[in-house]
Amino acid sequence: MKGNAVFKRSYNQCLRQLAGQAIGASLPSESELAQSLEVSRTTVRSVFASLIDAGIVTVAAGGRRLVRHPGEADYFPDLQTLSAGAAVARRFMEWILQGDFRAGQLLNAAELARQFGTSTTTIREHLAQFQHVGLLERRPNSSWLYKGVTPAFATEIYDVREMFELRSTRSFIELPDDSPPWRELDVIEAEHRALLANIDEDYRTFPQLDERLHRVIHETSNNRFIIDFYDVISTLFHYTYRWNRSDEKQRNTVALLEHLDYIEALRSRDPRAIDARCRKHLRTARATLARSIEFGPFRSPSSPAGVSA
Amino acid sequence: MKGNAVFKRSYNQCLRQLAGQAIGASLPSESELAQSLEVSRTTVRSVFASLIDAGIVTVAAGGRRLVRHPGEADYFPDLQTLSAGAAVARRFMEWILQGDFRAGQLLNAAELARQFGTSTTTIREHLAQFQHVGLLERRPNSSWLYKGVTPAFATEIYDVREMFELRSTRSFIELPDDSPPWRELDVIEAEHRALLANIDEDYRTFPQLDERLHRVIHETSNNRFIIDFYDVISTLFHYTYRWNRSDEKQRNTVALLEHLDYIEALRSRDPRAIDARCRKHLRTARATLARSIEFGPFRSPSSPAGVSA
DNA sequence: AATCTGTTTTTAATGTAAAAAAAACGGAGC
DNA sequence: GCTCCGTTTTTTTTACATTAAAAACAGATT
Repeated sequence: MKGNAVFKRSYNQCLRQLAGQAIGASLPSESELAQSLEVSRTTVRSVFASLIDAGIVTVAAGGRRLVRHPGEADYFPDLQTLSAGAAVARRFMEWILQGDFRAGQLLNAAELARQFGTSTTTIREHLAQFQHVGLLERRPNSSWLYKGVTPAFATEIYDVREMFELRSTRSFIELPDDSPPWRELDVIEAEHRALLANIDEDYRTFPQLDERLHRVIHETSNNRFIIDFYDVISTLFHYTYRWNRSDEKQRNTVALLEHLDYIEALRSRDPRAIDARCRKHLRTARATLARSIEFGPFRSPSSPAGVSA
Repeated sequence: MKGNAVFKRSYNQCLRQLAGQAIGASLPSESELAQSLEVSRTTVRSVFASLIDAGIVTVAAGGRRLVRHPGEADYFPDLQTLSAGAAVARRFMEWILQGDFRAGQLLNAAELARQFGTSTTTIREHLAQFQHVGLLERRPNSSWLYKGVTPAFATEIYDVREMFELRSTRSFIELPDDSPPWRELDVIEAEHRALLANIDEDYRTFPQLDERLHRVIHETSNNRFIIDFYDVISTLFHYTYRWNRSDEKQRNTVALLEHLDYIEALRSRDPRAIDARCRKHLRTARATLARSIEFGPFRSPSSPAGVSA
């Protein structure tokens, strides 16, 4: 009735840790591991029990010891390490990504539950979050309306993003040079230069760096609404990034250079310069999203999913 | 298993309509009434059935006819006309209002379900919306954290509100004089003047007028995020308004005058003037909220509700 | 005293079932 | 053709049950 995703995720994490240990090494205590995995000791205990069952660990005098290194087959599939709720959110975004829904389409919970292999309760509870992302509208005693990733959506989200990011830079430049966010900015800048030097191989790692830069700026706003909104943006980009892979290396290089300019402006602490560079970068990013939308999702060859219209 | 709040609400609405009719008047058709009450014909049918049961209506040749006027006792209590979900949201806000929760307190679903007289499913689904309002934080596999209506909260919400409202005025002044929002503004202004003339008796109706003015402005932004955020503000104010009733008439009069200045600035279409008046008004409103928070909720004489800490 | 682990108690996650409401169907009357 | 209304089918809402995970408790060992 309740998935055991927490257990499976912890089990996998534990296997990864053991993979790096020597045979015979002794394992950490239950509470220690619970803390490092950020789960309860109850979960750690079931993980240990399973590890012993699988013959990976024995309990000898003086504690548990590693018997053999885990193989590929010992891990749980990644898909099972998501809670039912998280899985629903992911699959919903992936359906959008693949163009399985059309803007204006009505979605019904029972059908989605069947398609996603969960219960309507889970669907209802977790689809609600996409109301705040602006992708769904719920009408009482009726179905959900999918509003679509449309050009209007891009405009609205970017208008707010620009307001929020410009505002955040203001609090950012108020902070002293040795505050954690500025330290983080130093690191981020260094990673930008490293990535630029290796752009041919590593250009695909850009999105993570992008996320880190913008997040560190937004977080200095100390405003829960601004930070929550960045979470929305971040989720959205995580998924839409894959829509348009043309010129990926080229686009990432441009963005990297814009980031460096933007960082330079931040260091100057000159609001005018910051606004200019920030706006310029966001304009580029907005255009990229707009083109992705135009380009559209990878329409799957199969017909649109069996969801009533 | 499912409350019949829709039915009860419709039944009451129908009674109100009948109260104004003459005995013997014929009722509208099922589909007609369904449309005007914005419910399904299925619900209308059960309403009609109950009306006949209650002896308020008979079915004669040529349609249903009113037999007697409904009395007070015929109506369902207002409280029962809210869906379980809406009731949870309302009671939650009222508990906050009464100071039953302290900032930083952990809330647990089972306990709240008992207190509110519903199931945990309903609690979980509807408490989620207060995450978006910034009042709750949910930690996976654990309880909810009530973050409190604190001075920080007021600052954060007003910072965003100001950005959004200033931005919205820009789209507002782009619209032609005869567009619906400007027409609505004319009406709102007239009502302001009417209320000012009658301030001694009617000062309590100010919040509705406030809501209408700010909403018509926000809505011209055509931005779902801005409009959603105004919904949050609006909900919050609806409840916090009652925290501090001192100087109510005085404060409302000041706000009315500020509104009129603000409207005048909008008519001038001069961005500088608009910003000044808008900022001034929002500063006043912000200070009012800040004072309400300081003043605090009406601490109920009973101990804080039985929710685990 | 502090940490470790075995056991018990609570609580959150989530599937299932039943009632309410919506939607669809279909015939009758105009 | 169109509206009206009785019936049937779907779908949403919500309570409840069950399992996973967390938290609390308690004895043991260092």
